[in-house]
Amino acid sequence: MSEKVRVRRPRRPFDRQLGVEKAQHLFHQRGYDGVSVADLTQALEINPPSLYAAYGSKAGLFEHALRRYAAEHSLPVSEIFEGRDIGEAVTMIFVSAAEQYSRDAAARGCLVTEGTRAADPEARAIASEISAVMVSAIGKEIRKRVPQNGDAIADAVVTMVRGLSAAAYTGMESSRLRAAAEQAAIMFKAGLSTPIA
Amino acid sequence: MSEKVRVRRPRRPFDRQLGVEKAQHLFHQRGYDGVSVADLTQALEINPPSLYAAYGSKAGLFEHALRRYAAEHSLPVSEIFEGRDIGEAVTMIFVSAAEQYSRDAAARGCLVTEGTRAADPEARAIASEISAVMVSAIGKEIRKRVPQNGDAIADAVVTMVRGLSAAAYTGMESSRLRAAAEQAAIMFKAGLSTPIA
DNA sequence: GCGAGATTATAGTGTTTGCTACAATTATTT
DNA sequence: AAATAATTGTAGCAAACACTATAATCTCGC
Repeated sequence: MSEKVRVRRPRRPFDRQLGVEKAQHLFHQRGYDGVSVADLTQALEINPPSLYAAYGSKAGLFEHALRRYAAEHSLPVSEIFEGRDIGEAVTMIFVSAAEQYSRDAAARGCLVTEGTRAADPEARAIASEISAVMVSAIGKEIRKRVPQNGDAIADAVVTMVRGLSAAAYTGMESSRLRAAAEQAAIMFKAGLSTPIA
Repeated sequence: MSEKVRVRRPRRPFDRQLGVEKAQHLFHQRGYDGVSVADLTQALEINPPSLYAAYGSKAGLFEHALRRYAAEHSLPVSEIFEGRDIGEAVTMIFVSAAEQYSRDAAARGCLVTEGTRAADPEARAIASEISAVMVSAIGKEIRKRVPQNGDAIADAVVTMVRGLSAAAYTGMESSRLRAAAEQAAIMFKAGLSTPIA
């Protein structure tokens, strides 16, 4: 009954979940097109074959990173809308988005939203698919509460959130972005309580 | 005997302005990172040395294209604000942006705004510089008319415009984008006529 | 007509891209 | 322990990338 002694070998084990996490941060910092496979293998401290065996392709790893990001950072839409006035819910969406998109100065904007602008068609398609889930979730909640002009209002809200991601991405400071989000929320609240002909 | 006879095709003159125009359309359709020098030389029907002699680099040609686009498609901000109520001016900005960004289904969004998301740092810097001009123009007009919260309101308006560009870029249909813009305008108008504590 | 300079096309440069064949090594099953 | 399967590192693939050295050809002043 000799005890097995684990000897460190040149071959290190490779944690795939940790790899996704590191890739997520890299993609968030520089965008899909700004990160090369060489960058990824260096950051994960692995060689290309390991990356392809684990994730299939660069786009495959991107998908894993996007899903991880969505699971971790997505706004809890139904929670936000539950037990809240629409105006308050929209305010919370804007402010939460502004805060989250500018929290890390090195990884600005929404990874998913900005991912939909990738030059690579495959990456763009994956990001668009995941983005659509969030967009439709917000749309559904709004339409539920405002049967009138619900579509247009939902689109306006989502478009504003997209703008917040874009503004954050291009470097708007956190406090300023938050102020813009709060101001937009004031506008939307006013508009929501003023029915139009 | 077996000397290779070089056959040269007749030289055509090369219109640099027309080249910029063609490049502008290509960049607008596929983004800076989505267009290669090979794509450009093929579209302009020239060879690489001609491109570099005329524009310096790919980024140089991009700058020419951006300036041409800005000169051609920029919203006439001061005109829009002149002799118009702020609410009307903001409405016009949103609606004009929505219409322009979705007019050509193959070249969606604002070339300058989307250019600020390029993976290439040089291209991004140029686009950001040109973008800043428009942004500050809108900000100045708004601050002139709304001394109170002018900065935040201006940022909110610009952020909404950015969102419209992003929405158009990701494929939102023209009529739907316009409806979202009009709805947002209603929100902003209501907010502007509701003084805040 | 003729030389000079500008502008073209040919045909590359070296680098980087995403990705893989292969064999050595590890882990698991028989 | 032997066989099998999984996963690694080495090394390098072809293609695409932005870009350029060189020489042929044009235009133009004289």
